[in-house]
Amino acid sequence: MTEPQTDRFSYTLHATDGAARTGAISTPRGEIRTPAFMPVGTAATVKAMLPESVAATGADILLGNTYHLMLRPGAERVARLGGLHAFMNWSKPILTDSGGFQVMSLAELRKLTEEGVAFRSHIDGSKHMLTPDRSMEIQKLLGSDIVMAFDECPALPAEESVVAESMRLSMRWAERSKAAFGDRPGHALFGIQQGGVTRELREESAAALTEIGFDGYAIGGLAVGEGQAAMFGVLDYAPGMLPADRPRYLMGVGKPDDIVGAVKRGVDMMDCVLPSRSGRTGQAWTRRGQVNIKNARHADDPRPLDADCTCPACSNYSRAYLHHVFRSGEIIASMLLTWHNLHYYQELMEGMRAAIAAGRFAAFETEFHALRAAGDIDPL
RNA sequence: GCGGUUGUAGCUCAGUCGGUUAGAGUACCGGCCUGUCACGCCGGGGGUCGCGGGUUCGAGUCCCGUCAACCGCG
Repeated sequence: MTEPQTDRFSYTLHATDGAARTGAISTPRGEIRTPAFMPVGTAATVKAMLPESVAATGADILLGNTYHLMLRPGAERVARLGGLHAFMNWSKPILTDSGGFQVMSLAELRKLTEEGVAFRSHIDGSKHMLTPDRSMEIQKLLGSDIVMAFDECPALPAEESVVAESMRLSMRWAERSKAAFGDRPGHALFGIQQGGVTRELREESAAALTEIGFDGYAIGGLAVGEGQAAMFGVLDYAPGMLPADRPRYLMGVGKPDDIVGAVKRGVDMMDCVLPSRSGRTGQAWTRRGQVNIKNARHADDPRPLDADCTCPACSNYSRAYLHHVFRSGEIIASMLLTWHNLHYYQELMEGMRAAIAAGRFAAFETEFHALRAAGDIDPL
């Protein structure tokens, strides 16, 4: 399939099935099939993977991080070196997080004001200031295709008044982000809805963002401690509050069943460190459930991780080998399991896209859960 | 043969002046990971303190004997 070349950013909805949607985002750097899963490449690399391998798993787009890259190697340096795409050898689209989340979750001694956030680097303690304007500037220097508005993300559970105040600050920052972003054909700016698990606050946030007007809309502030039931509770209404003709991006989610549940409720894009991080810590995600490859029961198992999987780890190596290299701390262990996990995640997305296009998402979901519930990840 | 050093968890070791239920790292068994400080984090099982005797209210710790390993001297 040839990717439609365009010098503009646009979203086309191809089909819906219930609330679930499938479509495509066109960008000058290529098409993003939705629902899309974006592997996380925080520090200009998807850890343990070559960019061409990430592409081989079926990823159309990566996520990069303003916070990490501004601290090291520095946005201006990346710009001098030709931008993030050239720097990290990834020619497809890149979405960059704005830094707001990391400032709150990683930085020390942060001071939040109307202007922005002053904080100390987790790397060397140096002082920095991140504002909507600076975040937009950094993401422009990086050459990001999809720029995220600068926001604040409170951890849940939190007092509703705290969540409300935080959300309203994020909405003011969203307006400033939009002004600072300006007019950049071919590049997109996404606003981020906040409001915790309170419907009225989500409504207020969605209205504020829609008023400002963005190329896409993210649902932020979820998967931060509220649990799946509460998250799905919000997703039952939040996507519907956002413009239907723009992509909807659920930030930071999630486990396979979180993703299926989110797509079912109308989400088009997601990112999560889970497949890559789990890959480095011994947990494989498969259609039959999760496997901790470090467990002793795999030591003599000649079978592949998942006989139905076509990734390199499953095609060429046994569970016994994966177990061995993990136990031995060999780098290939992280490489193979990360590859498998990313492959599985992309296959899951492809399966959902096809199911939605065919109007059989419900059947897809039933089969997805049945296979996992069977619990026969270790059939003898 | 003589002298010395060391024997504590599978492994490498800590253990104060003799004083609660002998600890650590690692290994082993398992769990966790959600807009990545992360080849990480958390938990668990595991010891007749070489062996025998003695002193003491009480010994991993002090004394005697013995066995083993290592070093040195013959």
